Formats: sequence, C-alpha cells, structure tokens
Amino acid sequence: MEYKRILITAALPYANGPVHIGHLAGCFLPADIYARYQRAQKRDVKFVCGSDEHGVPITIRAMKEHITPQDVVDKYHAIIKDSFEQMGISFDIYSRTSSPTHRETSQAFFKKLYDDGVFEERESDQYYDEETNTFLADRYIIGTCPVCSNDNAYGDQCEKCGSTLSSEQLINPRSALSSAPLVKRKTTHWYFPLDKYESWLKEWIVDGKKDSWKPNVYGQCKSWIDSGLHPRAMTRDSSWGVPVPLPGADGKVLYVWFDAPIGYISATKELTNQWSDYWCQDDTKLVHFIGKDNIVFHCIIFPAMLKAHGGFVLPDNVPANEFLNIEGQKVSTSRNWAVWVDEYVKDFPDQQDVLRYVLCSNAPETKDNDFTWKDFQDRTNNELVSVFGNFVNRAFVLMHKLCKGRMPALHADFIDDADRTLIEEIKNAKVKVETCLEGYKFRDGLFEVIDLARKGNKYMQDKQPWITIKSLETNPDSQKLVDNCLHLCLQLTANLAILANPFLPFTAKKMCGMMAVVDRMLQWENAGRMDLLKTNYPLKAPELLFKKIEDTDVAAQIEKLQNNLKQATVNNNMDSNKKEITETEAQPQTVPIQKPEISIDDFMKIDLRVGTILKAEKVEKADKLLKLELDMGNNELRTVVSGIALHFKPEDIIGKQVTVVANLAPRKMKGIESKGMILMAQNNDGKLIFVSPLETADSGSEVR
RNA sequence: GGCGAGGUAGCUCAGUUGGUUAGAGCACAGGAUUCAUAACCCUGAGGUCGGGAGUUCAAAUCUCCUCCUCGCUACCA
Repeated sequence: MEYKRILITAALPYANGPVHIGHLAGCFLPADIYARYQRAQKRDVKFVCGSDEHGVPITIRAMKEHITPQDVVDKYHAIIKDSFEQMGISFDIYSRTSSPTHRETSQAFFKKLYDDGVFEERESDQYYDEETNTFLADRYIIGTCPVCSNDNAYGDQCEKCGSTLSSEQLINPRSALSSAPLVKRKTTHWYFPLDKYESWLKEWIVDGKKDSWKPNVYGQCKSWIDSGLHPRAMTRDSSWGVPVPLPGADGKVLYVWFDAPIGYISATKELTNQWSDYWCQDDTKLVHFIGKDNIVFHCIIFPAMLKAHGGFVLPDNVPANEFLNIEGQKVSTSRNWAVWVDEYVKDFPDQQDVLRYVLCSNAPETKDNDFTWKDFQDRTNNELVSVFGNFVNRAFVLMHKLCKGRMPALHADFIDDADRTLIEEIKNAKVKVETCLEGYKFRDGLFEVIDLARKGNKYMQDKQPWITIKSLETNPDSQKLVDNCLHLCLQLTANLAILANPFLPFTAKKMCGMMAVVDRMLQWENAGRMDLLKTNYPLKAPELLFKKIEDTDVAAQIEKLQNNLKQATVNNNMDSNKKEITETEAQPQTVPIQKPEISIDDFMKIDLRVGTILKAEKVEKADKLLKLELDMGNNELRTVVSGIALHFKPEDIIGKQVTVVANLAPRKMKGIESKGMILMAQNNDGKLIFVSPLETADSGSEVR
C-alpha cells in the first residue's frame, strides 16, 4: 500500500523522573532516526510524543515532597523535554497528558465507548483508606511482601524481589497515603471487554503481522492472545487524572493506560488542525516506537480501543526494542544505576552525536544489550572517529594542500576502474541504508554509513594522492589524477553527510558548514549523486567532527555510577530531589504497622500445635510450594502445602518440628488440599526460619 | 510449571525454501604507510554455531529432548 502520511509516535515518558540512555536507545533514538529519514525523503511526517503525567507514582511523589502532582509533572516535564531537545530528538510536538486538549480528547473517547455500550460496569470490593477517604489502587497499597519480606512492597509488585503480587497477598496492607490500615468497600468501575476482541486481534496480529512485526513483538502478542484475554478496568478511584466524564462518577479517573496512548492523538491535535488526516485516513502509516515493556498496551489494548471506537487507523508496525543494561546490570532508578541524559549532556558537551552513534550501533534491537563506558569509548574512538571523522578530515586537509582550497574538477578522460567502483559503491550505499531504515534495522543502517566511509579510506589509500603529486614535474597529468581522487572523496563526503544525517544530525549540519552548502542538500534524493559539490567552489577549513573519548572520561563515568549506587543505598529515603529514589524504596523504613488489638477470645480461636515433618516433597509444576506430611499426634497425619520451596530443600527439613495453625480452613493449592499453615519467622533479608519448640516436644502439643 | 524471545569468534552482531573450507565490525598479532584525530591500508590468528539424539547424500538452518539468560504468567493462608 502506498502511504500518503507517516505518523510516528514514541512512548510517552513518565513524568516522574528524568530520562536515561536506556529510554533513548529503546525508542526515542530509533523513532527520531526514522522520522528524520522520512522527512529527508520529503514524506509527510508527523512525529509526536509527550509526557505521561497521570498515575499513582506521581501522586505519591507529590505527597512525599509536599507539593502538588502538577508541580511534580511540571518539573520533570521540563527536564525531559530539555533532554530531548539537547539530544536532537526532533519531535514535531512534545506535549503532555495534563493539557486541556488531552482531557477533552480522552474524555470524548471514553464517552463514545460508553455511549456505544462497549464497557461493562462492575462493582467490586476495593481497599479503602478511611483517613484520606479514598479508594486505593494496588499501587497505593503498601505492605510486607510475602515472598521476601520487603516491608515496602506495592500492591501489584514487590520491586525488591520482583514478585508479581496482588494487594490481597500483602501482609499488613496499609495506605501509601496515610499509612492507615485499610478496610474494604464497594466501588464501581468500567471494564473494557478485551475478550470480545480476541478473535479480531487474532486475525489482525496472529494472522496478519507474522512476517512484518519483529519476532519479540509478535511472539509476545501471540502469547497474550493465545492465553485468553480478559476484561480490564479502564477507570480508577483517584483524584489525579482525567475525570471520568459520567454523572455520579466523582472521584473516578481514567486508567493511565487508557488515557496515555490517547495522548498521541491529543498531541497531534495540538500540532495541527489536520490531525484527523493522520489518525483517520487509511493511507496513513502509523508506527509506534516503544520499549518491550509496552508491547501489550500498544499492540493489544490500544488497538482494541481504537477498533471499538471506530474511525481510527491501526498501527502498521510497532518496532519495540528490548532493554539496555548498564555495565552488566539492569537499569534501576531506585539504585540509581543509570546514565541520565541530562547529566550526559553536561558531562559531554557538544557530543550528542557520539552518544547517538553508540546507542544506535549497540541498540537492543533483538535482545537485551549491555552498555559499558569502555564500549562507548571503543566504538567512538575506533569507528566513529577513526573511520568516519578521519576520512572527512583527511579529504579536506588534502584538498587544501593539493587543490588550493577549492573543489577540484573531475577530468573525464582520467577516470579509471577504481573511480568507477567507488561511484558505484556510493550509489549502492544509498540503497542499502534506505532498505535498512525502511525495515527498522537502524543498527545495520548505521553500519552501512560507516562502511561507506571505510571504503573512502581504502580508495584514498590505494590512490595515494600525496605520492602522486610528487611526480608533478615528471608527469604533468599528476595534478589531474590528484584532482579526480579528491573530487570523488569530497563528493563521497557530501554523500556521507546525507546518509549520516538521520543518525548524526549535528554532524551532518557541521559537514554542510564545512562544505559551504545549504542544509537542503541533505535531502535523501540527493544521495548517490556525484555532483553535490560544484567544481572550483571554495570549501571551508576542516574542522574535527568528533573528539576522542579519553580514558579519564571513562574512569570518571564508571566512578560516578559506583558512587551513585553507594549513595542511593545509603540515603535512599532522605533526599527528595530526583533519581536517587523511586516511589517504592523512597518510603521511609517504617516499623511494620501493628495489627489492631484483639481480645484473648480472638486469640483463643486459633488452634496452634506442634507438628513434626515426616515427609516433604516438591509440588509438581510449582516453584514455591512444598507438600509436607505432618505428624500431629494421636496418630493423626496431615498434609500441609507451604510456599517455602525456594528456601528449603525437602530432605533438609524432615524431622523438624514446626508450629501449625491447626484449625485453619482447608485450601486447595495446585490440586492438593492443605489443612493448616505452618508458622515461619522472616528475616529482613527475606530468609525464612522455622518457629519450632527449642526442645523436642510431643507431636500435637498445644501452643498457647 | 506454562508461554514468548534469545544462546554463532574475546566483544557486538549477520547468516530463512538445509548444500562447497560458517561471515562482518571492534579488540588482538604481524606487515606496509605517513595525507590524516599514533589515524588509515594489507595480512593473519581465533568458532566441535549452548549440549545431546534423530531425519538427510548434506543441518547453525528441520524434528525431539536438555541446559543457561531475559520477559510475561501461575502456585505462597
């Protein structure tokens, strides 16, 4: 299909902190390269993005810093926006989801679905904080992680041990807002029936995108669809967000993942009155650039929303990248293990293209990749500087020395095979880079650019104009041979500027300055041409395109990382400034909340007994479960299933005495009925310790 | 446990209807050169293609089993 317009989106960064180079490599840089390339092709491109400013973590941060959520997002929106500008990420608009346009757009979107009867209304029990009079989403609920005993686990996930949780599983759930214990109340929400779109999604993605989407994206989608989709709540009880536009829906807002992708639409609206051409015409090519954590939302949920609404184009492709690790470890904002873009720009002024180069050439396109400062140095010094920068520099220096600072002529009767080959290579390079970029293979595309410079170096080496010129007195044609060589090298340089422009825009601009040509030369159609620089045209003095990265720079950055890490672990909860903390670990280390007082009668309801482990075995198909057989005295044997398999080997615990809650209602786990629960103490490091009698007691003795 | 994505030279990656001695860049070694940011150019060494079995005249490529990494997901009363 011939597309008339290309609409490019990059994942909305969350305005709860600055952006790091993982974000850049994951989606913003590839999106920018793609956008710049398409613009150079003179295609009708809109490249939109903005800050995602709603959601729970922002409200929590606001409370901790005693400012409003709006203050939080204003601060980070500014930092993020500036980082992008500094790095040359060329959005046509960088908007934000707290804008009035976005509120209207997302509300209208919701209302349309509501009016069409798309949503299912459901009542459910939710945790309620009576102190602040608010319902709490899972993220608002903090408690002790049942897996690792981290005291500040979220209701949806423990970021310390990575376990996926539900708020029901937390021990001592409390409010993140007030630290108050929670009660349950009924609340109503609107669910989007994803299940009803299952067959459509199957057809659209599983059947339709098999060959065009990247394997990681396609596989993830297929996995979701095949395992069955379920209705998903599209509203939340909160005061921060886009209010649900229905009467009686006070205190309810749109779920961030409902409103955020609509932010792409709102941003386009703010950009142009013709926004609907880009969103509602079939001949628009919509491309979402995201990281792999966003695949499900962009490939399944948002398209289903668009489909339900009707009238919108669907993404043609969603080229998601994997994650970028730093020095062998996963990026962690809480541990401050990251390279922040705003700091890079300060530490390496005027070296944006160097970072762009390294991040693109080592982009996590097919799997998680590792960023190391040593690699940053190697790639910069040995490829970008030595091959690309050096070629341009030597071509210019030689031209000034041997051709008097003017573009030498090409003498047709002296053209040889080597010249013709080089010309051919230049034309091929255009096609190669183009093919890579159209197919979202940015790493390969950049390699082709460097490779062309490499061919230039070889050509020059073979021609040796600095030798040829020495025979000027004996061979009057020498000057013409030198002219031809440098003519071609300089035309090659102009071509390099065009091909490098999407990747290294600052450098391309600098090269235009050196060649004394207007930026318009960088249009893609000019690539492959051998008449970009006019004969006898005076060229400027050469200017080094890149600086080498020194060992000291590398050492300083590594030390900075280590220091950040140390500092983050030490004062994780003090500084309210920026990235040292995240929402989770920023919670002050409070003493676990005491449970409410109970009477002796309450306690007496619990039948605690000593049991002796006779048998222990792993439960099939479960990582964490052990099936225990306990001697409870009086010849009673009991089966208890316990989630301790990660901590103990079955053979090591046989014969141990444990305390058992003997009158707990039975519960089936993995098909095995568990009659009772064994008590464990849990250390701060998550280690489990049996609560057993110090001396051997009779099996079945009562604990009181 | 289920599902998905990866596992190819020291490092980063190519390698789709199975077919000659498995490729590239960087790093490394040797050589050549001096126009150039000690850059460039040439040559070389380096891999039992995670492991095992099978299909085939032929397997990195197909099938089955298995191990490791990452992600999603289930089990924790």
